[in-house]
Amino acid sequence: MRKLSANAAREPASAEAEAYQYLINRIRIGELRPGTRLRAEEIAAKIGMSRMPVREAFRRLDTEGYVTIRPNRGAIVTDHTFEEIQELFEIRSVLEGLAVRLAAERIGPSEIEEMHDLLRRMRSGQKNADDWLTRHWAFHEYICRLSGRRRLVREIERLHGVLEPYLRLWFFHANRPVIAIKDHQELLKVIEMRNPEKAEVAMREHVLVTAPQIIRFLQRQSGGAQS
Amino acid sequence: MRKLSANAAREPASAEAEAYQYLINRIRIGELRPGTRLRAEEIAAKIGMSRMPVREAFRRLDTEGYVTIRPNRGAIVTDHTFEEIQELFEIRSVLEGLAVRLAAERIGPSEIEEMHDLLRRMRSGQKNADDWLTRHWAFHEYICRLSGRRRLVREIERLHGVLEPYLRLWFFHANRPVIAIKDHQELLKVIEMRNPEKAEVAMREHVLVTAPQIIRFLQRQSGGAQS
DNA sequence: AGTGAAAAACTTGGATACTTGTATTCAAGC
DNA sequence: GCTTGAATACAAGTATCCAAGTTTTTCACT
Repeated sequence: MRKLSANAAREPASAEAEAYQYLINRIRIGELRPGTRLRAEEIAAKIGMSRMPVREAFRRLDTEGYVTIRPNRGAIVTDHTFEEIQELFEIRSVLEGLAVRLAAERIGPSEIEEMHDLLRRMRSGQKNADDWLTRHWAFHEYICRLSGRRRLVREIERLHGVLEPYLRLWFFHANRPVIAIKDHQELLKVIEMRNPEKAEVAMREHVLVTAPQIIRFLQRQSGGAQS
Repeated sequence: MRKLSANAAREPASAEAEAYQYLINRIRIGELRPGTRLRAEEIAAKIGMSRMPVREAFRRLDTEGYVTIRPNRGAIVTDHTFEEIQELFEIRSVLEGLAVRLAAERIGPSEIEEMHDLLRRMRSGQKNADDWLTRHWAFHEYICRLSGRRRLVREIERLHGVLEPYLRLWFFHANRPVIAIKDHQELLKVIEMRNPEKAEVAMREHVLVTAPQIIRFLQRQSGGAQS
């Protein structure tokens, strides 16, 4: 019965994996805000398992940066300082820079066509923040994957995931897509040139331009106090 | 009684932390070789605790790249493919590049003096591989810290830790220090110029030169088969 | 009424018990 | 003699239980 439903909605391999997915989804979509306390027992009850796998999920989320475990005082959704957010953008910028540099050497006409396609889809999904973020990430992810570096993609994905809640808050509030589309078009124009160095520089700048804007926004949000 | 012994040999905050330290130390010094099976119960017995905290340590080590958890089949010390090792060097090169770029803007005469000091200590510890690796990392770590970016330093530290066993194998076998010292001297000469862009380029190259050498060495070791 | 200590209530961390899945062994068939 | 399959042994995953630490409440005293 179990094995026969291979085409059904994939059920998680383990309870720990289920808890991990449950939590990471809710953190990334912003349902669990930074600073929220995570009581293992409560979550375990909600998804029908014991505390143990939830705790293990906490541990993984902690090392990935989504959650902060305070010894003997439980876990909270990580509330990053502005400095940390700045750093995360800086790190992402060099890693995505590396990814395009490697990608630029490998792309052909079909890959360029696909990138244009993803950009078009981005443009058409300007209505709500969720759609836009999904398509925006699809564009970036596609480019990163072209580098052919699995590990690198994984690291970038992780960083992006941690930043996503903040990006979402910003997009939801400021509705930036129009200008952002232009920025991506220019980026793509450089990538098309297939010049690794130029592509790298362009990507770095592209990733970094949003950082100060988001941080300023978050600072205003919190009244200038700590994030 | 517990709180009073603050100056005594720091005992780990939790059993999980102890298990983590125990494992990471043994992996990094090469006592636990890639591919070694890690039985939770066995390790738990050895350091006097139950399986649970050990399992949690596995989880953390897995996301950090030291250990690989295979569902229902236990944990092993990660046996990285050559491609992964290449990637790890590439990632480290851009991150350390970012670190020196930021550091170059902040250093003064005293920091430069300290770097020369660390380099001198490196030179004097050429006898055994352990010492050399420790001092080599001290040099790199000092530069990274000058960037003033905590998170960045943490990520670089992690990558370095994962690569350390392979670096150790290589050093132990090939005894490269003499040429490596020269390479570091040249790197330092560029950093002294306090030109962020040049420092970044130099560091990137510096980190990347060792990658193909180590990989070729590992390939010979394993008879050209997979790592 | 406000402050502070003590205790109760709650939460986390760790150990043990139990269930489920994987590896090994041995026998039967090809 | 090698492959295949069932039985058994073993290890991993999860649940429950107990101990230790933290937060909150209560109550006495200033």
